[in-house]
Amino acid sequence: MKKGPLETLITGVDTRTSHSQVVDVLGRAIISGEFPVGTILPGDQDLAMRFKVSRTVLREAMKTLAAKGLIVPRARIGTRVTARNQWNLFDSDILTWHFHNGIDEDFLTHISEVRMAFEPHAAALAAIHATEAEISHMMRLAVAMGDPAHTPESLAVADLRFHLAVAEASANPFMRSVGSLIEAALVGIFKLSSPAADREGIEDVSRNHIRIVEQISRRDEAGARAAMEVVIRVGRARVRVAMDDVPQTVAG
Amino acid sequence: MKKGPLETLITGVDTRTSHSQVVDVLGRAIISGEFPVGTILPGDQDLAMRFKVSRTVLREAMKTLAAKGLIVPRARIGTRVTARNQWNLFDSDILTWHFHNGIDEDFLTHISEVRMAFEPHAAALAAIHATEAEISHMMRLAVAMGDPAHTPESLAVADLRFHLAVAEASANPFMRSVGSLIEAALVGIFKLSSPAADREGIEDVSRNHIRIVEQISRRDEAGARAAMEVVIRVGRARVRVAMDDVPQTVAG
DNA sequence: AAAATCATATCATATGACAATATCGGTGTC
DNA sequence: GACACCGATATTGTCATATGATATGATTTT
Repeated sequence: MKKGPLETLITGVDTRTSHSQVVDVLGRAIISGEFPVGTILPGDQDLAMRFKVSRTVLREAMKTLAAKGLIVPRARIGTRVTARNQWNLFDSDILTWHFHNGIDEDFLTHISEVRMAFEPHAAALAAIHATEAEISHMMRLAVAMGDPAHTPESLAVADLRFHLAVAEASANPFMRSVGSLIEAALVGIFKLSSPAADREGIEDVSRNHIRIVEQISRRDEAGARAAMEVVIRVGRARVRVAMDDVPQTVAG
Repeated sequence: MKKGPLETLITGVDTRTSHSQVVDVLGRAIISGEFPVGTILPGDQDLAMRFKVSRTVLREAMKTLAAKGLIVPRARIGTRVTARNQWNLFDSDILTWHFHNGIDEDFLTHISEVRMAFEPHAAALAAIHATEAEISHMMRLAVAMGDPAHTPESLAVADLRFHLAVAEASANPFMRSVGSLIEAALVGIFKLSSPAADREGIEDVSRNHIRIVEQISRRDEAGARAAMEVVIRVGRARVRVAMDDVPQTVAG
């Protein structure tokens, strides 16, 4: 099973193959602006030497980045860093790399906006399409979030599982594809402040999530949408407060 | 400038490099289920021979597909086709490949649902953040859609430009990333039936789009959201009608 | 001055070899 | 007979080198 940004950030970066290492370093360098948008990055030979890998490996890494829309190669010209609006921001790796520079409030705000657009809709669709099995599964996950023994990490994971389950229950494959975005948001929230800090916070979170399942179970589209909106709004508010406390960006 | 699915589908597939050809054929084969999910696809050597390319090129193509989440390689095991819910459906290529098998009503319905979740929100954000320059730009694009000389192709392109401009004006980079999705939707609609067929249709479309800009210009979030919802609903209805006329899938 | 040509730098492709890794099957022991 | 160990083996991962394709910019020609 592939590790998402959440597990990856917590357990440490995956450094199995030299290919993935190069991809990682180059990707982060581009995202961070070390290689600014529009510029040509060093040639194959040069980069291969810098990373101490063969040109083969370097080129495969470039193809990986190109596939995500970060760079575009042209013969004789070189390989250019593409404009930001061409990057596939829903790519799990790209999201992860964004957080390696530090946590940017604007970025988290943008993610919250997207979640606000997406997840209430997904909840409404789930109210239409969810099977009974899916509903009881979601309910179990929502209840599990209330376990007072949760650490910030385990709560974040439980949170993620729930939201992915809702996306799955919406029966729309695109909703599930937003999963990596949800992960990124939870990573950000998790690193800033966790409701697992106090028992009350945990109970609140769990209750709010249970409410979503109840609405879905009643097949109440509008109710499910509203309940989901509450959850996202709370998460966003938590980010805001935390950012005010720590106006500096937090190192990744 | 990179060609999106719309131009690509209209002008013909891009077959510059042998790399992109291999990526294209393999990608389509995977999406279409020719290589079913969960199965191991043939080894490097084998595939390289089939495509009559070197192993270098084949492997770079594999890295491209892996970067999009379609496959995952494991030493000694082989390269496995990943589960559908791990594919990055917002990737422009993956969307394009979906339409090469034929137009699937469910798929278009899912895209419409996502647009319905996304674009009204983007319009509302644009009502907050759009600059005067962006507003007049959007207005020009909306008006340009009313040109009675439009062919189905040119109308689809104008349509796309408008929706991308709105996404851009939302000042949220994620909204812009949904551009490839919008393209895919327009390709689908365009291939089924075009409002450019009659002058009335063109005027209708243009008027509806102008209304969006008017609401944005008035900084009316709710109004902009509602106006955008109308446009998407109309597009979806057109798909439904066309699908009823032609219940068979249409060859890509 | 404009157009055609050529040199050159960079990416694209090919080939052959070796290394790393994980399965599978055989071997031996209990 | 069951289980643990271990090596043969197949597949991806990495490397080094050579050649082709392509687009730029300087050079030459008209």
